[in-house]
Amino acid sequence: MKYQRPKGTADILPGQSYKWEYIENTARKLFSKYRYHEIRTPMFENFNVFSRTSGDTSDIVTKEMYDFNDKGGRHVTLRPEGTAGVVRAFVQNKLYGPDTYKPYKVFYMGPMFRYERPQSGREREFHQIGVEAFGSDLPELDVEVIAMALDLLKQFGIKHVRLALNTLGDEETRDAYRKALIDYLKPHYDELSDDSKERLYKNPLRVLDSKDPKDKQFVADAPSILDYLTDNAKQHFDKVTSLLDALNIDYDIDPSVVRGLDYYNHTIFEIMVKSKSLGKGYTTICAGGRYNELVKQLGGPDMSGVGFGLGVERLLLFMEGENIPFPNLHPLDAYVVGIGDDTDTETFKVVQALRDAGFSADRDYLDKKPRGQFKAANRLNAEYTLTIGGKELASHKINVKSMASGEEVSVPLKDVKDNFNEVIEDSFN
RNA sequence: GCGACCGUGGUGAAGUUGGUUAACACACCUGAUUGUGGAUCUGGCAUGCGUGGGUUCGAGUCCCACCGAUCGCCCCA
Repeated sequence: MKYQRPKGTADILPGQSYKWEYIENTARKLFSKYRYHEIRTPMFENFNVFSRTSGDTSDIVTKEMYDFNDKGGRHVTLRPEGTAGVVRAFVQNKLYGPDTYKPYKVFYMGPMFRYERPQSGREREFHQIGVEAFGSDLPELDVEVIAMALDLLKQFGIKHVRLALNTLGDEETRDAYRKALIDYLKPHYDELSDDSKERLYKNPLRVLDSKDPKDKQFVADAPSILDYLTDNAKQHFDKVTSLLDALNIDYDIDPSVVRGLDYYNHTIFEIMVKSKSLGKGYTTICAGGRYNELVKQLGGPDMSGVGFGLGVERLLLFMEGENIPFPNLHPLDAYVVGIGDDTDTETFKVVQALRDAGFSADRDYLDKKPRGQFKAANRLNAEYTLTIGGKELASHKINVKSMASGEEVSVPLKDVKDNFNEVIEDSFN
């Protein structure tokens, strides 16, 4: 093979792209109901946009970024996630100003890039659908975002999910907890995994979601951040949980949920599903939380945000694994068969008239014989096959055949062009 | 970054200790049926076995490198 697509990328072909279209359409419709509007930001940003916000020690920044110097010597990065770029745009365009209504609610969908080894549910170019809402510190907004994420999965026909919830509290909480965690883990330093040894001082919270059995034995009895919440942080979190209760949304409070990006605080959550298609155990397909420092970090005012990101490839893998059906968005209403060269023009006119009237219609472009044209109609799953031959042409008629029943009627050509719906109604219902 | 496994037509694949014409099936095209689909039968359909080297009289089969797929770990959506 001479040319192959780059490692970790995918060609999404028509046999698959209709599913993407369905997912994107469904998401758009839902976001509209919650009054979130689309924002489109560049696929690449200055390196600093991500390195500053995601955390200099995070794996995403240190080893997974597609960064390079452009011809002008600018250090740029293909975006590894959606939030930082949106926040940058929010700040640069002064959307925090009084001209915009708060909370300022946006959504995005598009490709993200991470230099990793591809495997199930993970590509180097992958896609996320996400939302961000700025300008409200109230826990009510956290709940809206969580409820909307769950609503979205519900729209896709996904029944059983696990909502894992945690809080990182405010700065004071985090400092106190960080200290407590280090104090707890320090005596076991030699017994920790190499990764965790390194993380202990840089970012001890990450030790909590280690899957290494060596670490897990200590994590189980580690102090819980919930015991270190300041009054404010606790109040915020309690409000979130009580609102979730009021909305009949099930959740598990899971202190091991810490998130891979450093900009979160207060509420964080992951929505997980269990499926053989995504390996054993639960896999996170959607995750998010509140970030109160990010806007300020990128040069904006002290304004908070909350959002989530949904992995489209993982969602798709899960839905396919669970045999959740995707609607056929592009059925073929009519295939027009022309018999004999002199019908060619009229055939084209009928096809265009039907398209003009809002039907999907197609015809032969390979000079096939009638039999071949019917085979094509059958293969394309046409609902109706219309036939024009010499006889029909002379009498200004056309044959209309229902492919499902095999029933065929002869009707005036004009009727088909002017009101195909009525022809179908009268002939087949 | 580490590990495992794999790479033959449009697809699913066979290919025996390396041996000369790369099975079989599906799909597709064609004809039986010069104006009618989903059934049956006719005939057709890989100048090449991911790419590049090497070993050999001879390589799809052995060796090396590279590229890519799949699946773990790490990490993450």
